[in-house]
Amino acid sequence: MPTASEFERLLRGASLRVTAPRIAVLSAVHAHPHADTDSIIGVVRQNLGAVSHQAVYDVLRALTGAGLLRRIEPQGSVARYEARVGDNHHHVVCRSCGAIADVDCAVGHAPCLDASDDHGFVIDEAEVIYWGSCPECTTAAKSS
Amino acid sequence: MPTASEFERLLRGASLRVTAPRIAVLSAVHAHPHADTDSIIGVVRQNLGAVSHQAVYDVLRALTGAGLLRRIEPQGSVARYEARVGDNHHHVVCRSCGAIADVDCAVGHAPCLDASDDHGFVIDEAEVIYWGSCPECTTAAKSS
DNA sequence: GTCTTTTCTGGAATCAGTCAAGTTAACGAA
DNA sequence: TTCGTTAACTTGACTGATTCCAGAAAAGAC
Repeated sequence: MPTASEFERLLRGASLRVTAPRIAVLSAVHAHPHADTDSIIGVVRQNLGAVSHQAVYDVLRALTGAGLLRRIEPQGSVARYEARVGDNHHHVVCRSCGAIADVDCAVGHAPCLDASDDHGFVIDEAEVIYWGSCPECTTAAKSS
Repeated sequence: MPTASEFERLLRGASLRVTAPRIAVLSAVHAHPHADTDSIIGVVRQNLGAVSHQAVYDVLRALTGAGLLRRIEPQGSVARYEARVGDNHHHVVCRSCGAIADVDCAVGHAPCLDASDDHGFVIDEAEVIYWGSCPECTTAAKSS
């Protein structure tokens, strides 16, 4: 878990102004990977007191745009954010409880990036989502 | 493009009652792959006259649940539906205009299904979304 | 043809996310 | 240190996709 001054460096590195809400959001996402916007707002308010939800939405968008955060939104779920960026990893999503876990790229680098027929599209990223059942839900389903 | 009686067989095969809105929705999705709900409502109304949006939402959910349609929702886009099911193909999405095209599975069958570390998840499907730029947008970007 | 079950209608509600206008604060320059 | 510019934050209303609800209608079974 990086410190506040490390978050500050991250922000400056992205030519973003350093503000308390931004530090708090960065810190919240680092502490709670795959959290949705609402949870992030909750955590940020615990640390800073009153912060408008609008500010959090703005900050999330700014940080995502700057590449400091990554936004993921599996089907049927609201937007979630994580701080692991730049390493092209993927996600497993539990169909029954929605839990998300990280999965390192199976192929090692840019997986499956060669579409068999790309219809003339210039492809720059392949995003993989694995669907299945998390350990808890698998156990629960068996015992029922 | 299947005929109305073929759609009827499909519905009966899935033990679903045969109704005009269902045929119309099936037909609309076959005719307009990757269409969003609103467009589908539009097409259905062109064919049938007044149909409530609720009916279309219900039908789409019923057909998706029965496996006759597949629902896809890339980030930043509303839900879209397509009629190609059961062949595990993937999609390319244009970052600038949102266009979607089908891509056959590069690996031939269940691609990348072997996550390197699955965290105990039981994985049953791998969904791949390729991000890039469609031919039109690529050309437009170059000429500007 | 009658009965039961499923589907359709219309309207209202929900909820994540966005817009707009005004205020505040960060930060580079004087 | 102070000032001015400009990005960031606050407040509050709003949008738009989707869902919920209750009553009316239709489909399929007997």
